[in-house]
Amino acid sequence: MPSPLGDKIRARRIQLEMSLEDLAIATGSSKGYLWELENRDKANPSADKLIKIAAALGVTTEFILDESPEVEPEASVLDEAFFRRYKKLDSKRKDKVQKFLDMWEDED
Amino acid sequence: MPSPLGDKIRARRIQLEMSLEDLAIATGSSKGYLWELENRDKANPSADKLIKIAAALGVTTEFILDESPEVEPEASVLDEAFFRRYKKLDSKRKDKVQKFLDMWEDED
DNA sequence: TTTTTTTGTTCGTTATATAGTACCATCAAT
DNA sequence: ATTGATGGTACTATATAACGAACAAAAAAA
Repeated sequence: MPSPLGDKIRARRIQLEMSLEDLAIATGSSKGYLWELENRDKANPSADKLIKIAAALGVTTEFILDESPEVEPEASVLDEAFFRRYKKLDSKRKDKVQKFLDMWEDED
Repeated sequence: MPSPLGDKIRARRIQLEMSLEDLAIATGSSKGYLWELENRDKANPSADKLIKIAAALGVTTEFILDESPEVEPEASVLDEAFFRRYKKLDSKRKDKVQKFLDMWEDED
């Protein structure tokens, strides 16, 4: 009896071709616990774990917490997650990223 | 030493003119615990509590969890402009950009 | 003022989130 | 076939989220 929260974590993890151990390392958790989150019906992680898992999976915490069982994060959700990371970059790195966009937009 | 999470909860609660007990009732928690969330420096509520508190306060969980300091408006405008361009990229190029973020975030 | 009610604070206890270890299964390489 | 990785499952121990009840401040009523 997996929870929608667990289904989303597993689906996204597999989509990124990560093992439980990969995710455990990326999020500073034990893989045993991550397995429980994905497969046990009472999944109730702490804010701290939630934030780290969402970051490692490149999705928003909102997406993971949402009760509706859509396992495929719609593109907009992924974009928002990216944007939150982007905003934290220093300006030099932001410029680097923008250079890529300039280049790509010139291609077509 | 209140956490940003605690500050947001308290600010919003007072804005709605709710007492700790009001919020405790609305969210099915003890007011003692809610006080800890607002005033203790290590605030780490569970997903369950998070969802209920956000609902009672009429905000998103994302808002409560977001720890990033508010950015100055001038920069945010530029970021939004970038984001509009980013969203138009195909997924392969989006992945490429994200790889850079992965790398940079690992550096520090 | 004095009393009563409301709101906030503290703390010992309990429930449970999470780590840690060890156990199975699969598969690749020897 | 056997060994050694690798990924998943299960179980026990421990740290801590969360409660409940009592105490303190403040506010409001009297």
